Amino acid sequence: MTTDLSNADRLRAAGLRVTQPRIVVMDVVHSHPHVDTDTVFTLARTVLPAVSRQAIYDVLDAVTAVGLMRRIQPAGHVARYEMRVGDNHHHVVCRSCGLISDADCALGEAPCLTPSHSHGFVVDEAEVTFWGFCPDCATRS
Amino acid sequence: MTTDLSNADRLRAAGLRVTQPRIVVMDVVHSHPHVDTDTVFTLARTVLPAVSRQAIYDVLDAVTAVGLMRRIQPAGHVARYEMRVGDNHHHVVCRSCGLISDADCALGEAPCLTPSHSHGFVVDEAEVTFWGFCPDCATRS
DNA sequence: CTTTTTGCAAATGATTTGCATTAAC
DNA sequence: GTTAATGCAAATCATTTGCAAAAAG
Repeated sequence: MTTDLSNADRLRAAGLRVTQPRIVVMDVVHSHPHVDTDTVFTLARTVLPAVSRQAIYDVLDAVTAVGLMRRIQPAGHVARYEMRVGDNHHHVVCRSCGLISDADCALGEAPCLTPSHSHGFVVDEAEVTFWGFCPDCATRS
Repeated sequence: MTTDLSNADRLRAAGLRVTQPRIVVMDVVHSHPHVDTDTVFTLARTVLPAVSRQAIYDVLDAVTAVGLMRRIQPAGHVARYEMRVGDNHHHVVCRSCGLISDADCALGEAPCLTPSHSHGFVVDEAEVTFWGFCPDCATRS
């Protein structure tokens, strides 16, 4: 469980200014895990009718840059965001609609964190994506 | 080792017509693993000055669709292609320049192939991406 | 008041689409 | 001869950029 800090506190702790758009965007992403940018925009507007699409992009970038949020961008789909929970969980992505679900890895420890041949690369993260079809799209096909 | 078929044979076997652009593109991708579309275009033009960029896109799509090639598109980077080798190898991607290297997984068997919670998804593939910096970009930073 | 964020508009850039022409089979 | 591939041009569309106005500290 993450410590129970307010979004404002989290922003301050990260050295970012506290603004309404940031608070609202963080709320939206927190209550709607794996939202895409457009949905964040729409939902944020229901609370803050004045926010611009660019403000949303800026907020998402800034908040992601300091690690308070995580950006997920499966190939061929738009970027989606989730509040960082710190654990190293992975994602199941629907090939058809792009829907994302969380997936804890079958193996307890972060598996295959080190590629056997890294070709001189300095590797700092292993990302696992499971591809398939979500219940809705699987039925429809 | 892949069986020693010509690209023309491979195309025919896949039920695709044999055309010069397809042969050339397959040659280029074979000799330059992990090329991006633009490079394929440039290299193909040195052999076939008349090919259009759209032909390249069409060829890559068609050849990828029948499984003769594999498309890799790391978040925030342009799509790259490699000839499918059949084995389930993964990739190391440079965050800075997008360079891709192959990586055999540390664990012999395809690891964490099944997410423990698939939320009703029909999963058919596990993709592992290692993120980091390539030798060049790591030095430069 | 100084610096960061936001808003607005226009630009970018990879990829797609529609349609006529050409080349495989 | 049919059908599938290509060429060409224009369209898409998420995201970025540049700059002026507004808000945070």
